[in-house]
Amino acid sequence: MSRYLVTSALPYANGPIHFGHIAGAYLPADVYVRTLRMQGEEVLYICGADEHGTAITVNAEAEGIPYSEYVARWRGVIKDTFDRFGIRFDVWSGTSICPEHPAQSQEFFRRLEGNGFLEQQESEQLYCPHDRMFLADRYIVGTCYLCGHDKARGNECPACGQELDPLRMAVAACRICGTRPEKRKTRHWYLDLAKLRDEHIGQWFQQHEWKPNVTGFIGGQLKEIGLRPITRDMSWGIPVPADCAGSETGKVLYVWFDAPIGYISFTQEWARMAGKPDDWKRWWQDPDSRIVHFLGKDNISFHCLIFPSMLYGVKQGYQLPWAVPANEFYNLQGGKFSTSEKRTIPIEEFCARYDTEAARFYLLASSPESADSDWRWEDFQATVNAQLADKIGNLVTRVLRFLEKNYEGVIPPCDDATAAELDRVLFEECGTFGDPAEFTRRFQFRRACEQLIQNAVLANVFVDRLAPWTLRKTDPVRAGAVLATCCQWIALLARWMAPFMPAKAGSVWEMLGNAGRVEEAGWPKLPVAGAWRTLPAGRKLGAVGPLFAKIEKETVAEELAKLAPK
RNA sequence: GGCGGUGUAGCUCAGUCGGUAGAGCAGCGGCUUCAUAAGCCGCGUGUCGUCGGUUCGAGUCCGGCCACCGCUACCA
Repeated sequence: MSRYLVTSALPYANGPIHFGHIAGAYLPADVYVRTLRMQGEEVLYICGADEHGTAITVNAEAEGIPYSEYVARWRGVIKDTFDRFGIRFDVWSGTSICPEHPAQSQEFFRRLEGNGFLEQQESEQLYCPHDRMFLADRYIVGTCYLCGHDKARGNECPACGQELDPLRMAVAACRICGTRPEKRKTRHWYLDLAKLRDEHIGQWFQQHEWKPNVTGFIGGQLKEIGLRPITRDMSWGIPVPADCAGSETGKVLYVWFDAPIGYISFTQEWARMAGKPDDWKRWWQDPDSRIVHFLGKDNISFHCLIFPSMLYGVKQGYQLPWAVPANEFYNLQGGKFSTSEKRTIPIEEFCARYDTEAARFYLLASSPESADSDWRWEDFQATVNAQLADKIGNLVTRVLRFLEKNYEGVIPPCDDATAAELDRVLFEECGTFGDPAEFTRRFQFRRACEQLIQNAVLANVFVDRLAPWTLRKTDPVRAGAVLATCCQWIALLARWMAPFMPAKAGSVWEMLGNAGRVEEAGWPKLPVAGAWRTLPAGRKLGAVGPLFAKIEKETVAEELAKLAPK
């Protein structure tokens, strides 16, 4: 048994999250965590909001509210979305509210400096006298000195696609207020990534096994990597520790630097709340811990290169990531999700109209594991109707309703000889089945979904072969044994379903008359003939009802119409 | 420009160590009626983007090219 520390990329508290985020970094992690838990592993699932940075201050000021209020609102909205979709963290915090976070971030800065991995350098940057801040490149508009386009961003020209140096732009303005910025000198700290690479991280990266999209991406970056600034002139953030700052004032840690440290400080917060404040060390510094970071491809370099460099650089025995299941991007109907352009699926509206558990399944079944993929309404409909409702839902109702009508809603007995015979049919003649967790553990969620459905199909084949509706007329006891066998299989199915669709699995579990929660039944061993039945004969079934509502063609058409460009 | 990803049956995608191409959905045909008009069975020759190379043999390795998508670091 290992110990798994699972994280999902910290969502930036600057807006709502959409299905792309859920499919990429959160839902797979939730399913992974639930599966490992049912298998008896020790697991901790950490997340929280990323709450510093310029974008937040600019937007909060535009709204005229305090930064803390602004981030609190989005922290709440985002958490609400997770709750609605059944994504459950052991701790949900935020980088601006976690009590442990400032000290922990400063500790990293201090140790990195002490170990010689930081450098100070002076540079010229553009400063807006009106907004009284240094401007990030993206907050500068000006004329591209390469092609003459007059609305070029400081970092890149949208017209010619070239990278730009904002200091060279002849005509430049602050994108926030329009004022012409001035050049000012400022001093900052930089993380020496090349040194960290040469000392350990380069070798570590090459020895580690990664998904193909990770290997290719980082391989190139490793060669070019150099100094990366980790401080910034602003007030919203974690201050550079006083004992390191010297004469410098008004410097905070760059948001990308403090954000991943949040994984650690949130773990410390969790440990304190759990009444064992030192327990976080076991999760982060014990070689038996396996750290798993779920994220989208935009975060690959941070989690495979920069954060590992930081973890190594402090030299405090931190474990480096064990696995980084990085997903590609998830799009909407062939185009990007875009809240501002209303190319999105509003979460609240969606939840009022559709089944979030069905959405979980579809998001997993279409997840962007090896390439960008899409939410397509027609596919959502097909998956819900043909796979969930017809294959799983219908299996449950066809068996349980039969028992209600003809066997007084009680699981009939099945003697050992009959059980042995039926097992032979089930395991040898009805097709293949498998353990979805085998795929989940390898981060292959699409395949795990397929396996789940395949396991339900097996039971449908079994029912068809034995045809209890015919058998009942000549041999009702044997027909009962067939149906009892189906119930046993459905009980397995409920447990297999639990990580993917926890509420639906719970419903099935109750329909079978089980007390307690399905998660607590644990993950089933792969069934083998003669040793897999768990339900007692004579068990009274619960109320039987449809599991999944089908989605009408007209509904799909309406949704597609909403996305059509106006 | 640089880097990365993808390009396989109508659609969505699998193809581990190179050995005569697979699944699901849709479609067509049949069986069945317990069930949410559900279930089961049968039917798949597609230049594996393109050109060339390595090899006895390549979708699977190497190189050129084309198409689509993404990233390009002070953005979080």
